Amino acid sequence: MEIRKTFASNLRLMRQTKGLSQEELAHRAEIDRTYVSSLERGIYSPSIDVLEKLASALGVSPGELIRPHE
Amino acid sequence: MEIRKTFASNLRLMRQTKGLSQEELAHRAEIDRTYVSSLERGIYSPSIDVLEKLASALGVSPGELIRPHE
DNA sequence: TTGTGACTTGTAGTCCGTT
DNA sequence: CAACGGACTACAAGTCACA
Repeated sequence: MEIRKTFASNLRLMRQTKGLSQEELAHRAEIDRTYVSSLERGIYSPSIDVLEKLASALGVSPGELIRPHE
Repeated sequence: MEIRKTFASNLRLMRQTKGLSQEELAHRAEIDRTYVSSLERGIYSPSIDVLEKLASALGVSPGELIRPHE
């Protein structure tokens, strides 16, 4: 599985687990709402700067977001 | 410490530990040598696609490359 | 062997909206 | 609330010559 897809599904799963909407997460991470949507669909490969913003908004480490969680 | 700098120093350290030149690493990861040089100097925030290419060329997980190694 | 500048191209990332 | 479109700007990605 390519890292972009792994990241995409981790992002969606962790966001939902925290009970956040895409918009709330986007606001916390200070990135665009539509971009979060695109990331969860695997359309883009984010930079590690964005990866870190999302990770901290979710309260996890950046590594957690790109690691295969079986 | 920002993730970009953490990545930059990890990249250089791990490359040197493996005894590879920037050129050899670039070749293995199928990216440009001067781009590797830029990454080690923290000029760019790589996408997770590039992160993965470099990680696999170094034989480590992507997470290892962005984790603070005190 | 690595750093750097100048440059071009492609994709990341934003902002407006509608379904 | 989320998917998706177009139009745009910002920056990563890649190339080359040269110190």
